[in-house]
Amino acid sequence: MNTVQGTREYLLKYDIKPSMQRIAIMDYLMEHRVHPTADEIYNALYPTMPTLSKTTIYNTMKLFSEQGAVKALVIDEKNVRFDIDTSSHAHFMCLGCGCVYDLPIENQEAMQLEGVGELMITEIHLYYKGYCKKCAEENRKNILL
Amino acid sequence: MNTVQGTREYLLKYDIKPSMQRIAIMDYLMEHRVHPTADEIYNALYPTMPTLSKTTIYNTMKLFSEQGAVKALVIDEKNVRFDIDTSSHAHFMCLGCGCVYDLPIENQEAMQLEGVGELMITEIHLYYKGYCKKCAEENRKNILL
DNA sequence: CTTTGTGCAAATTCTTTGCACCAAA
DNA sequence: TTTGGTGCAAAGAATTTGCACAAAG
Repeated sequence: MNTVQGTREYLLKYDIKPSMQRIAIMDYLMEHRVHPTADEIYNALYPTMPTLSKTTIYNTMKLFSEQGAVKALVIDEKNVRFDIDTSSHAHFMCLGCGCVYDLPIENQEAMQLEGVGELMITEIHLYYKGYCKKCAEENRKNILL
Repeated sequence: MNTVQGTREYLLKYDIKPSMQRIAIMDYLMEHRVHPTADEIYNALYPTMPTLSKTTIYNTMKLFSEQGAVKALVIDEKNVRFDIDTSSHAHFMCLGCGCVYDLPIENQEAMQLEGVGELMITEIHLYYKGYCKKCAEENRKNILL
């Protein structure tokens, strides 16, 4: 089956009416699992959809989040990122190039909190910051110069 | 010893020249461990320091972060928060009232990543979102109405 | 003096809102 | 024909920048 067909079904599963724009956006998220920002999604889709507006990206991401089809990622202080992988996993953000990777969580159960009966936990976020291999090497070079 | 005196020494420890503004801001952070935003710091200090500007808050927080005297907290998608507790601990943010609490980490060593030799990790952030006791109760009420 | 800190005003950037138009049921 | 989706233009909010003045050594 082609991607768009799978995307349509995925949207329906979350009670989201599959419009052209919504399919294109979700399709992009499914194929580019780099936790893009609204701006990155817009820039990627604009060439083939020149009538697309950023408002639609924001509207759509809000809808997707509310329906549980994507998760908003607050890591970067500049912009919110979006993740279609709604399963529990960690993230790594490179302070050099700004890219955000997925990381498997080793001890997932260790993250369960104890003694917080008072709190109603709905989301767990674990992320690491640092430098990816490439940026770490470039940093080293710059220091040597 | 009074707080301001301790604050001055704390700043010097991080190679930060203790100006009036910097002392006032650091002093506030030390006494109000609620991870305030720049705006909250400004509003708290403005009454007693009417010449204070938000630019100074931002300049100062940037300096403090660079010198390692505070940690920037990216949890809230609206604004960055600041934490003087630079030790490794988790945070909880209430989606109702927006408050951010500290949480002790149960299995701190469990957060160490394995198999990421390629990555240079400099920061670990763990946070939970949900509803605090008060907001959870109010939510329940609203649903019943 | 010379360096460093402060703060106003303006600029920038990300995101949201109001509103009109368009498309689908 | 009514509802919901799209997108322009403007508003809003958080943060940064340029610059001039003040303070400290």
